[in-house]
Amino acid sequence: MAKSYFSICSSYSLKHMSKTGSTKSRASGRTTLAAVAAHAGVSTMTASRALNQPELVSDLVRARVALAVNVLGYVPNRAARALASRQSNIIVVLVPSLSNVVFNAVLDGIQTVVDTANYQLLIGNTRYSDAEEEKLLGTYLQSNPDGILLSGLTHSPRVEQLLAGSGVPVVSMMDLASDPAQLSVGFSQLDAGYTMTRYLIERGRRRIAFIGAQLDERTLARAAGYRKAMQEAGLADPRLELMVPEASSIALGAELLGRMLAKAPDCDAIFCCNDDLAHGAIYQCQRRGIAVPEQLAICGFNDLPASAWMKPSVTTISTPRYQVGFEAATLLRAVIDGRRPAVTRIDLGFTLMARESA
Amino acid sequence: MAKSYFSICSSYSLKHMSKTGSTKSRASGRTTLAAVAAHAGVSTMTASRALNQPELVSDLVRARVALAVNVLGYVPNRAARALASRQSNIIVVLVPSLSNVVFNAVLDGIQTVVDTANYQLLIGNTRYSDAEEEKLLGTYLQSNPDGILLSGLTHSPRVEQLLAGSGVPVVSMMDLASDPAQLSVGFSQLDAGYTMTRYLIERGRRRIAFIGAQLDERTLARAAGYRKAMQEAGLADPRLELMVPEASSIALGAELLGRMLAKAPDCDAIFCCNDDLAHGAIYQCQRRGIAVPEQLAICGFNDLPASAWMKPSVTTISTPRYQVGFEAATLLRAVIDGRRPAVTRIDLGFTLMARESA
DNA sequence: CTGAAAGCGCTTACAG
DNA sequence: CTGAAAGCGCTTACAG
Repeated sequence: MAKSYFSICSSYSLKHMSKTGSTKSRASGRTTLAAVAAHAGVSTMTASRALNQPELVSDLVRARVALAVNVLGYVPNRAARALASRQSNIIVVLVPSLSNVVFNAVLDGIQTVVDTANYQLLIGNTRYSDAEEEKLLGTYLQSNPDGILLSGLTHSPRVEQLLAGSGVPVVSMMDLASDPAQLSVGFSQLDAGYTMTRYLIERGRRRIAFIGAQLDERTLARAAGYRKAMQEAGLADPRLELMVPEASSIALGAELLGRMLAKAPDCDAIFCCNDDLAHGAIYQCQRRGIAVPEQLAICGFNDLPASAWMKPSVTTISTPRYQVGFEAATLLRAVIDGRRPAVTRIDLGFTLMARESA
Repeated sequence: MAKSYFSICSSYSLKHMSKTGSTKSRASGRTTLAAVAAHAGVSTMTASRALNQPELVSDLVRARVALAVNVLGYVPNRAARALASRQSNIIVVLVPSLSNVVFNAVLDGIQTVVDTANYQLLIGNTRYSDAEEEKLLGTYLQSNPDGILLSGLTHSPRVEQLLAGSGVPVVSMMDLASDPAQLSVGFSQLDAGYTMTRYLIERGRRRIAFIGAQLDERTLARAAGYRKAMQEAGLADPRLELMVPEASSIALGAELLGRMLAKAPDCDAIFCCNDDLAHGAIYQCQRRGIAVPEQLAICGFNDLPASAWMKPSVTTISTPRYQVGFEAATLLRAVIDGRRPAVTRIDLGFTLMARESA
C-alpha cells in the first residue's frame, strides 16, 4: 500500500516538473489543489468548491475531484487556506496546568465541541505564570485564531492589551465575571469556599484552618469565601490561615499539615484549597497517628477520583469542569459565528460531597 | 494603555485605507509587514530581515523597524510566513491521553526543548484509539509540520501510510524500536514487566497475578515480561491473568481486585499494569480488611506521586517520562535540522521502587 | 547592507 | 453549475 502511494507521487512529480519547466521552482513538492484540478479536468476554484462546498458542484465534478484527491494523495495546505480566507479555524486555549485533572476535564469538554467542527485547538500551558501567558498569547496570536478560551477572570495588562489589539473573541473559564460584557463560564469559587466552611461550622467545628497553595485567583477566591464564613460566625483568626505560593502537590499537603499544626495546635478542621493538598494532609495524619475526622476534620476541593476511594474518603467540592469546557467552547463558537449570546455569564454550580474525612 | 493602543491602530488604519484606496479590499485589517516597512522607510524585505535575521541589517534600520513594530502593534502572520517559506515551525505530538500524569510529564519534557526554539506544538489526544490517531494525523498534516512525535512503536496501516506519504520525520516515544531505521526514545516495557515480576518471585511470592487494562502496546509488553518471568520460574498459570480493555482508573482497580480474588483466591501478589489500578486495588483491600502486603502483595507501574505517600506506600516502577519527552524532542530537532543522529534508539531505563506494598 | 519581482497554495469576489 | 484574475502577507532567490 505504502509502495503504491509512493509510485503515484513520483509519477505526478514528473508530470508537474515537465509542465512547470525546470526553472527554479519554490514549490514544496507536495500535491497542490491545482494538480488535483488538472487531474479532474476542472479549474482550481471548481476543485476548491468540490472540496469545501460540494453542494454547489455537479455530481460528476464532485466524483472526479474526489478520485483525483485519492489518486494523488492530496493534503490541503492549511496555511494557504488561512491566508486566502483570512480564517484560521484555530481556537486557542490557555490553561494554567496540564497535569491537573481539572484542566484535563476542561480540555476534554472543549475537544468534544471542537471535534464537531473543523477547528484546530492550540493548547497552551501557562504554568500559572503571567509571563508565560503573555508569551504564549503573543505566539498564538500570530496564527490569527478565530477565538480564545482563557482560564480565570483576571490577566496581566499586557495580556489585556494583546487581547484588545487582536479583536479576537474571548471566553473566560472557571469563575464568573462581574462585568456582563466579559463572557464567562464556571461557578462562584467564593461561594464554594463559603459553602464548605459553613458545612464545617455546622458540623460543630470551631477552629477551622485554611491551607492554600499556588495562590492563583481561584485559591484566593475560595479563601475569601472561607474568611467570609468565619467572620460571620465570629470565628475568624488569621493564625488559622496558611498560604504558600508553591505548586500544590501531595507532598506539599503533607508538609503544610505539619506547619499548620505547629502554628495552631488547637485547630479541629483543615479546609485545603484542593484535593491534592487534602490527600497529602490525610496521608500525613495516617503517618502521625492523627484520627481523621475524629481528632481533625480534613476537606478538599475538586473531588479528584481518589477522594471517593481513599480511607477515609474525602469530603470535598465536586466541580463541573467538563461542563465548563463544553459550555465555554459552545459559547465561543456562537460568538465566532456572529450570534449574540443571550447569557454572557453561565453559572454551572458546584456540589458539596460530604464523606468520611470531615 | 489599552486606550492608546487603540488610537494608534485607528490612525494607522486611516492612512492605510487612503493609500489603498476605497476599492474592494480583501485585507484583514491587521497591520502588515508592508505597513511596518513603510513606517520605517524601508522595503518590505528589509523589514522582514530586520525581524528574522537582524544581524544582516544596519543598526539604524533595526531600530526603526523595531519602533514601527511597537507603534503599529505589528503581529506577524504565521500562515503567510509558513506559505512563503514552506516551513511551518510546527511540531505535532500525539499522546494517547492527557489526563495521564505520564504523558503530562512527556509533554513537559517536549515543551522544554521546544521553548528554546520558535516551534509551535500541536498536541493531539488520540484517546488510545487508532481511528482518532488517523483523524488527528490527517488534520495536523494539513499544517505541514516539520516533525512528528508519536507515542508507541506500532500504528495502524493508515497512519503508516500518512506518515510515509508526508515525508515528515518521526520519533517514537515510550518504548524501544527493534528496527534501527525507526527513531525511538524510551525504555523496554517488556524488561520492566519482567523485572517487577522477578522482584516478586524473589520475595517469595508464587501465585503472582497480573491485572491489565486498556490493553495498549505498553500494557501488553509489560504483560509479556510478566509471562516470561513466570514461565522461566515454572509459575505460569493463565488463571492468574486478568486483562480488560476498559480505561485504567482507581475504580477499575478496585473492581478488578475483587474479580481477581474470585478467579484465583489463592493468589499472593498482584502486579497491576499501572499505579491507578494498584491504588484502587489497595483501597479495596483496606475496605475488605485484606492486609497489604502480609496477605497480598500489590505493586503498580509508573510511580505516580501518591504511590510514595499512601499507606502502605506502593512498590512500583519509576519511569523516565520527562526525559523521554526531552530526549525525543531533542532527537527530532536534530533530524529536522538535517543532522544524522548517531544513535537512533535511546534507552532511558527504569527504576524499581521497592516500598511497603510488595 | 538594501530592494524589485515573483511566488508560496489557496479563496474571494465577479462574471457568465 | 463553472472559470479567469487578483490577492491574502509573507519570504526567496537574484541583483546591486
